[in-house]
Amino acid sequence: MNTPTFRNWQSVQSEVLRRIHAREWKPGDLIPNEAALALEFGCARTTVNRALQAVAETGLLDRRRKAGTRVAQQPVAKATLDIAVIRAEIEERAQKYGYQLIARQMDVPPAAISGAMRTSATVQLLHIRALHLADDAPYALENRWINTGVATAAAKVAFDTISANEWLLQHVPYTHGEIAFSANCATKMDSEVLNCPLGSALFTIDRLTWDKDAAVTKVRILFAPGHQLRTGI
Amino acid sequence: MNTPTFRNWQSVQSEVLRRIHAREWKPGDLIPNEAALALEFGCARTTVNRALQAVAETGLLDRRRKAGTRVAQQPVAKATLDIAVIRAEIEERAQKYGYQLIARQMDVPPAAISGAMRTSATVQLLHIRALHLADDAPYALENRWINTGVATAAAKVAFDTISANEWLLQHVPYTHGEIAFSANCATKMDSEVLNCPLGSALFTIDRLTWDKDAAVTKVRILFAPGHQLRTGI
DNA sequence: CAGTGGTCTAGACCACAGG
DNA sequence: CTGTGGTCTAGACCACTGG
Repeated sequence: MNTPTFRNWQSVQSEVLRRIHAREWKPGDLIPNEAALALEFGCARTTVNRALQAVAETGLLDRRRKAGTRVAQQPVAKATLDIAVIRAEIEERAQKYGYQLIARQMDVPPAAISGAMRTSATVQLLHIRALHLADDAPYALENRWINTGVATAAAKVAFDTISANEWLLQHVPYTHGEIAFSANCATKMDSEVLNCPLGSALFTIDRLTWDKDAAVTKVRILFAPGHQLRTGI
Repeated sequence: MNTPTFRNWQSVQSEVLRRIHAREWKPGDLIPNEAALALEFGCARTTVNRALQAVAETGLLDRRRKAGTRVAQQPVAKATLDIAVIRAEIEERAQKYGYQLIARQMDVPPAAISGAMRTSATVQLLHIRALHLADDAPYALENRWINTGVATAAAKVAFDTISANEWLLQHVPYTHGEIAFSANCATKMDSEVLNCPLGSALFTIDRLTWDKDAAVTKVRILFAPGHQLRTGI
C-alpha cells in the first residue's frame, strides 16, 4: 500500500472519491492538505488542486482557505438537468416530432406575467400558444409571452413552422434565467389540447429568461401525463 | 481597443461569455485557438484553457481536439438542482421542521420495486412511510424501501425521530443514483396524509440509490400541492 | 500527418481567514 | 501572523482526430 502512481487529475479524483465512499475519510473529517496529498500521490500540487476542486464542485468536499478541506457532512446531491429544445428531446428518442401553432397575437398580459417580467402593466407582449407532438401524440403545451421590446425580430416571425422555443434560442441572446418545476392539474382547455382527462397531473416547467435586466420571455410548458424528467447523481 | 489585461481565468471567462452573448462569436462559429487567445489576452495558454473548459461545461462551447472550439448551435441549458435533505430545505426557509413516522415494517415489495432494485422477488425489504412537516403543515410524504442486505445497520434503526432520508445520507455510502421528477395525482391515502383534495397534482421525486451494483434504497417523495423546485440557469 | 485541446510540472506569488 | 487554498507562468509532452 505504498504510493501507487497517479498520472492525471481524474485518477486522483477517483482515489479521493474512493476514500470518501469507503469512509476512510468520514463526513466532517479534515483531509490532508494539498501539499501532503501531492507528496503521497507522487504528483504536483496543481494536479491535486484540480482534482479536489472537481470533487468540491459536486458538493462532497468543503474547501476553505486556511481551514483546509473537509468531507461534507450532508452531501447535497447536485443533479444536473439538461434542458434541451423540445424537438431535440423528441428526436433523440427516435420519435417523430410535430408542431402545431394554436394562437399568436399581441396581448396585454395578466398582472402576474407583466409583474414577473417587470414590463409596464399596459404594454402588449407577443403571446404564443403551441403544441408539441411526439409520434403524432400530444407531448407538451407551450404557453409563452415574448417581450418584443427586447426581442424585436420576433414580432415579424410567424411561428407556424418553427416553435418559439427553438427560434428564440437561435436568435435571441440571454444572460441568465430562472427555472421552476412543479405539478399542475389540467384545466379544461389543457385537457382538450393534450387529449387527457380533466384534472390530470401535469409536469410543468416555468422559465423566465433575462438579457441583462430586461425580461426576454416567460414560458410555461405543460407536459402530457406520465412525463418524467430524469438524470443521474 | 487593444488588449485590456486579463488577470485570472474568471475574467477571461467573462470576456468569452460577453463575446458569445454579444454575438461577436455566433452559434456555430469556430473561435480562435487557445494559443491565439492567450496571445491576445496577454496571459498563459493554461489560463485560457481553464476558462474555456469552464464555459464548455455549461454547454455554450463545444471543444474537440484538432477540430477546435465552436460556439454551440443550441445551447442546452444545464440546470443544476441542489437536492438537499428535506429538514435542511425547510429550516433554510426559517420554518419549523416536523417529522412523523407513519409505518415501518419488513415487507416483500411489489414487483416494480424489486425489479428496479434488482433484488430477489421474494426477499423482504424495510418499508418506511413518513411525513415531513413545515410549520406543522404537511410538506412531503416519503415512501421508501431499504435494502437491509446492503444497509444492514438500518434494520436496527427505529426511524421514529430521525427520517430515513437523513439517516441514510449520514450512515450509508453510495456511489451513484438516478433521479426522476414527475407529476402525480393524489390517491385517497395521499390526500388524507397530506391533507389535500383527492386528485391534487403532486410534484414527485423518485430516487434510486446504488452502491456499486447493489441497490441501497428506492424512495418516492410526494410534495404537498403547490410545491416548486427552483433553480437558475 | 499535423494541429488542436488536455494535462503535468516546478516554482512562484497572492488572497483569505483562523488562531 | 501564518497556513491554507487559488491561481499564474513557461515549457513540455501527450492524445486524439480531422483532413
